[in-house]
Amino acid sequence: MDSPSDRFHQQLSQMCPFELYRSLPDSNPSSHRFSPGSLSSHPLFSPLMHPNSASQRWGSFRQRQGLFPGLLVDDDVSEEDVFGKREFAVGAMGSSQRCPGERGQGSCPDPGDWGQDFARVKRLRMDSAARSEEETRREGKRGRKSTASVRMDERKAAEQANRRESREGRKRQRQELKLQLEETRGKLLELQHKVWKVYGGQADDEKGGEDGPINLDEVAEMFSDSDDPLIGSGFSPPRCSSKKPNETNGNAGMFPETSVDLDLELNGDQVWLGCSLVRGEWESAEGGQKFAQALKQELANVVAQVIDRVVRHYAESDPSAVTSTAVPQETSMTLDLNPDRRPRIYVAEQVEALPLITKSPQDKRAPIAQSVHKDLLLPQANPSLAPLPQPPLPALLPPRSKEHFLPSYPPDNPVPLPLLHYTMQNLFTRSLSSLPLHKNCLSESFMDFRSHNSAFPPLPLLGQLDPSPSDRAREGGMRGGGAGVVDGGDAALYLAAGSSQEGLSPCHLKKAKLMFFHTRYPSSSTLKTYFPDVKFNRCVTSQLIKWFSNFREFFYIQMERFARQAAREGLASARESALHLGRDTELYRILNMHYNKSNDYQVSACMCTCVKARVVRVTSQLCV
DNA sequence: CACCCGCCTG
DNA sequence: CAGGCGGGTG
Repeated sequence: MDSPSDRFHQQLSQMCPFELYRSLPDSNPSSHRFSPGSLSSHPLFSPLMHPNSASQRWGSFRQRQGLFPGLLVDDDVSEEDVFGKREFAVGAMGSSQRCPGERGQGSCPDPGDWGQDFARVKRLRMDSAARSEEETRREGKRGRKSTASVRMDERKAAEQANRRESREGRKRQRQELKLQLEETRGKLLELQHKVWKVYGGQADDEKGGEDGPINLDEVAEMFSDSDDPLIGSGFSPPRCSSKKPNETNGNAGMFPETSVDLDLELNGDQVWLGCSLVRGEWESAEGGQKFAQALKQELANVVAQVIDRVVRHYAESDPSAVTSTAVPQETSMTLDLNPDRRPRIYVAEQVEALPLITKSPQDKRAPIAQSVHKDLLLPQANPSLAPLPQPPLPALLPPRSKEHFLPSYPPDNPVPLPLLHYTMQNLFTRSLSSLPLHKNCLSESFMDFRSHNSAFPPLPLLGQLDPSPSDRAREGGMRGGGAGVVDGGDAALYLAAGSSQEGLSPCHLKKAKLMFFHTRYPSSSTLKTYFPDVKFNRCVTSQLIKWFSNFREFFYIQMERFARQAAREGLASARESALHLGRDTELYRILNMHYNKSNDYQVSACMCTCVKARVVRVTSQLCV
């Protein structure tokens, strides 16, 4: 989905939060190809489909082939339209440098709002806690008072009145607390909604209008592959609000744990908010206290969980935001006590990705202070590598100004804080590190994507990771490439952190294929950024470029093939809604086979939508 | 001249 | 996927 995953260029984005959505106006492919600055401007979405400089080349490609003569400009414009405006409701046409941030007006909560929301919720939490404490103290006083009243008959009447009063007071307080809880719940839902809106909403909205042939079932199927919508497509709306209480015991949804609580209703004799009190029981004075306690606890828990989750999700999109705060780590340690709640994807990632980062299991929950030691394990601390720019110490929840991207991590496997420095590229790395072959192929230097400029594929586009055991087994047999290609499996063994390998491994080929879904025409600097573990020379660069040339060729050929077929079938004039591009289609199969052979990624719906949009256009052009 | 591209071929 | 080729560009 559209996630903020493409916000990588800090400075640009600080000036204009959605700068990254700006399409490249560059009309000079070669000038841009080697311009590092251009990397930051790549649109977030659909690397595969998006007309970064590729459009022109695609046009030239077609022109040379004589496939679609005279359609170059048109293609670019329309593609811009499709992927710039339709997909993101933005799109800088031509050289207009309009700040795409405009798009965020109204639909995208301002970072400031976020801070305010968090502050409000935090305040509510503190208020409720303080209130409950106060109430507890009062209750205690009352208790003492009532025992005294037993001894003093003359004060009985007054005491009874007092008790009535206090009962009413308790009632009032209960009401207040209830109201507060309701308010908080509303706030939480609002927060959830905002989270969803920010990280999944826009594309989802557009998807609704765009989907057409990618019917709901299909989309649902695609989504269903993801346990965590943020990890996966990111499109899924928060499910907790629509789930029934008895369905919320799983870990699905954006706020799995939260949803459990939030969906429990205040009705009937149901256990209320898990405090083991049923209605009526807490009507008594003792129950009231119990209720107040439970309410306090529950309220605090719910709020804490939601806040933590929001923070975590926030952190996932903005690692620098929490680099100096203990929030994610702390919450991970305090809240995620049940490992079973971890989504499946986390399990896969934990065994695959984390060992590369944290070598000792007990370190996973190490206090912050210990994270210093982990620096040694991080590329950042590698003396042979350029130091990672340290972001300024942010406030607890700074405005969404930093454009790094944090690899999401298992909730109960907090990453060491230095890892939070990882940028967007780390997301990609994380994805790759979950590939079956990463264990052998990803050195630490390999994971060191620290360039803040380069545009890495948005994870959501790549879709849901779902490496299967069979894939891993299969991966072992990946054949080696040409002359400069060394065996990927062994290569990493000789790759000390910070060292570069001379040749390109099958891992690099695979990575390049995935990379192709983001950049069809990578510049040499991009390549260097993407392959930090490769010692670049003329030969290696040429080979990589050749790879991409081959990728393009194959991709365009398939595109054209599919488009021609569709045209033959009379779909040319038909609206795009008539064009079906699901997982069962040939194009999908072929492309997936070629670029995602081991199904390292579940192709997200947006990918299909993007491909479809392009095919539709090509098809219609074919039939003109 | 170096570099990259698309295209063709194997 | 690589090699070779011709072409374009700076």
